[in-house]
Amino acid sequence: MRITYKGDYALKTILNLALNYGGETLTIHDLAKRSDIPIKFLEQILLDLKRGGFVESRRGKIGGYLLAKQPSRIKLGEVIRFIDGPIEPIACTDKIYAGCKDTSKCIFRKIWQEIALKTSDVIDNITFEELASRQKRIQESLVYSI
Amino acid sequence: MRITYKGDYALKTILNLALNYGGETLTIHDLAKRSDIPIKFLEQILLDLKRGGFVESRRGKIGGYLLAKQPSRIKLGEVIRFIDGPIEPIACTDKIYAGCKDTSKCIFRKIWQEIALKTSDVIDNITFEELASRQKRIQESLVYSI
DNA sequence: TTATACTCTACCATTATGATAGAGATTATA
DNA sequence: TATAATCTCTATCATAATGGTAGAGTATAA
Repeated sequence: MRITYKGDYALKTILNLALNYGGETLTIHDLAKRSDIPIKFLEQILLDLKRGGFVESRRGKIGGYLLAKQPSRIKLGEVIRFIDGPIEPIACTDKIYAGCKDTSKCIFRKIWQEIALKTSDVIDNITFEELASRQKRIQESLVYSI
Repeated sequence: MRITYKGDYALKTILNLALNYGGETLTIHDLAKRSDIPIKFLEQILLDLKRGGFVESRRGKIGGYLLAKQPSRIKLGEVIRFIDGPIEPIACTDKIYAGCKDTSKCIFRKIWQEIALKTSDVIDNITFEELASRQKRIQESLVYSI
């Protein structure tokens, strides 16, 4: 698995929308500024996330973006897979990957599968509700420590 | 982490050399044929592996490659890191990665670290001795099952 | 001397990545 | 109804990584 900038931007944006859940919509401009993302790049990412069913949009003046589901219904892994593809370290099993003609003989394959499983354990067992909660706690602790 | 073709080729080659450990050298040509690797590409990979201290070479007629250490002294993770770089899913902590200016505030960072740790658990606790042994067992079981 | 290897550097094609550009569609509100 | 603020869509582009090819050079056993 490799998280690209696009994936990183998507995750940060969903997190911002989760932190704002229940409030007003956030504009692309606002979201871009909050996470320091090139605005035209974020436009495309948000359109992707919309097609993926993660966010909704409101057009026109007073428009903007909001989550399409509750933060508790969005798993980290879902977003990662949607934006950056499968989490396997190598696509042995993909038909695209010609390197392994006989996967049954490949001793490395079990290793990659084990890694994929452990990675899934992490990213498929945490939602954006939990992530938002963690984020709030960090921000509060920073405020108090000043 | 992403295993590239180059990494995949390197691992298969080291495995072949491990299976052959103690025997005669294997030529690039032979190694390429065994794992179906473009020969000129494998030449470069073997030179890399040599610089990395994983293999040794003998030049001239009757030349070829052999492991520079015992298979039990070569960890899977070492080769992966040497050829394909760090195993982290995203290089938050790298100075190259500008996306996270304040990593102390980033809740995703801990996730990536957890994944990296679990991945290390897998690849740094298995040597090519064990991998070669597994490979032998698979080949034997296939022979008997025919 | 020669055939068979490894060595080294350069080059190249394709794709993924990380954007940028600009025209268009929608909607609240003055 | 005009207009400003917003999202929408398609095209384009620069750079780097990846996967691979080419060819001349060096070493050595027989």
